[in-house]
Amino acid sequence: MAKPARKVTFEKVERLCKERNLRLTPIRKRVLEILLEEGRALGAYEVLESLRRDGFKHQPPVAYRALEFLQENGFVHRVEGKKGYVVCTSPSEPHGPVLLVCDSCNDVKELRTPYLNEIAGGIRSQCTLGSASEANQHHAGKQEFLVSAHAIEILGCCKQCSEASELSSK
Amino acid sequence: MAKPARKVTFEKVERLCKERNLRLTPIRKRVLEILLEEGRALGAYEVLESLRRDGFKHQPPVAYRALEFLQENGFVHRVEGKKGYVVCTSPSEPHGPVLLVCDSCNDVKELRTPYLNEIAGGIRSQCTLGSASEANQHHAGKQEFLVSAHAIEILGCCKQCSEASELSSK
DNA sequence: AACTGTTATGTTATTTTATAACAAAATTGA
DNA sequence: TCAATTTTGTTATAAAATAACATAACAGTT
Repeated sequence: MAKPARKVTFEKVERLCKERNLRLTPIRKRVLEILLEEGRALGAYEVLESLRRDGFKHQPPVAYRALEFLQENGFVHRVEGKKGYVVCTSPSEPHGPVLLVCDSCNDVKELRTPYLNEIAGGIRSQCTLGSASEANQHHAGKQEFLVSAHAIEILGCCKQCSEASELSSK
Repeated sequence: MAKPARKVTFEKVERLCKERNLRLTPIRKRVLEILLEEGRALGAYEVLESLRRDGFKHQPPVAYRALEFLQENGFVHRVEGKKGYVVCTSPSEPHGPVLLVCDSCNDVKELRTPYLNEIAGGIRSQCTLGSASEANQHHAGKQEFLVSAHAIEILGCCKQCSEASELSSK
C-alpha cells in the first residue's frame, strides 16, 4: 500500500528538481529514498547508518548536507521535537508544516489542505521557501512581527500505538 | 518597563509552587530569574554560564534538571527551533505554546488568548500538563491520532530587528 | 530526635547532534 | 579547454543532552 505513494512522491521530487534546475545527486536521491522507505522521522545519524549500509560515504556532513538540500527545497520537513526529518507530502506547494508526531514510534503524518487551511488560515508564500499562514501573519502583525515561516508540531499517540498499548494492557 | 512584569511573573510562579506543593529550590528559582531577566530564548548552556557567574554549581545536569522542572510544571516553554527555553507568560493555565520567534535576536513573544484561541480553537487539557486545541484534536481525530500536546513556532523578524536592518541599509 | 522513604543535588563520564574548515572532484557555462 | 561554481570527501571539533551513581536535604512518620 505504501509503495505507490512513495513512488509518486519520489517521481514528483525528481520532476520538481528538473523543473527548477536542482541537482538531485546520488547521495541526495538516496537520502530521499531512505526517508521515504522508513516513513517516520529519522535522525541524521540514522540516515547516515543507512547510507553506510548502502555503501555510500557516511561522515556526518554527508547526511547533513543532503538533508539541508532536501529541506531548503521543500522536499523534507524538519521535525524539531524529534531532531529528525520526514518527507514532505506536498512538495510542490511551499508551506510551513503541520505535523502529527507519534511520541512512541516517531511516525509522522502531515496534515494537508483543507486541514492546513482550516488550522492556519491558508498558505502564503513569503520568503524564498518559508511560508506563513495569513492568520498567523495577521495576529503577528499586531505584535509588529514579520512572519517568514512556521512550524506546527502536534504530539500524541498514533492509531497503531494506541491499539498496541490497549492490547498489552488486557 | 519590563521589571514589573518580571516581578509579577516570578511571584505568580512562587505562588503556584506553594499551591501545588512544588519545591522552588534556589537553583530552580535562579534559573527562572535568569530566563526572566534575559527575556529571550536561552540555551541550557547559556543558563549554565549565568549559574556559574552567580556562584552556583554549573555542570550540565544542573541546568537541564532545573529547566526540566520548570517546563514540566508549565513555567517555561521549550523553543524547539532554537534549542532554548523561555518563560511562559500565562503559567496558571496549562497550554501548548504559540510563540513568535525572532530569527535574528532570539526574542520570543508568546501569543495569548484571544490570539491563541483564534488560531488553535481553545485550550483543552488532555494529559497531566500537555494540552491541545480542540481544532487540532478534531482534525487529528480524522487521522485517529490521540493528541497530548502541541508546539507552534512562528519564525520571523521582530520589530526591533526590522527597524535596525532598515536603518543600516540606508 | 531517630528512622525511613523520597526528592533533589553533586559529579564524572559519555552520548548524541551538528558544524567548521579545507582539499579534491565533478559539473556548468563561456 | 578554461574558469567559476557546486558538490563531495575528510578530519576535527563544537554544542547539546543524558546516563549513572553517590551524597545530601527534606518530609512524614514513630
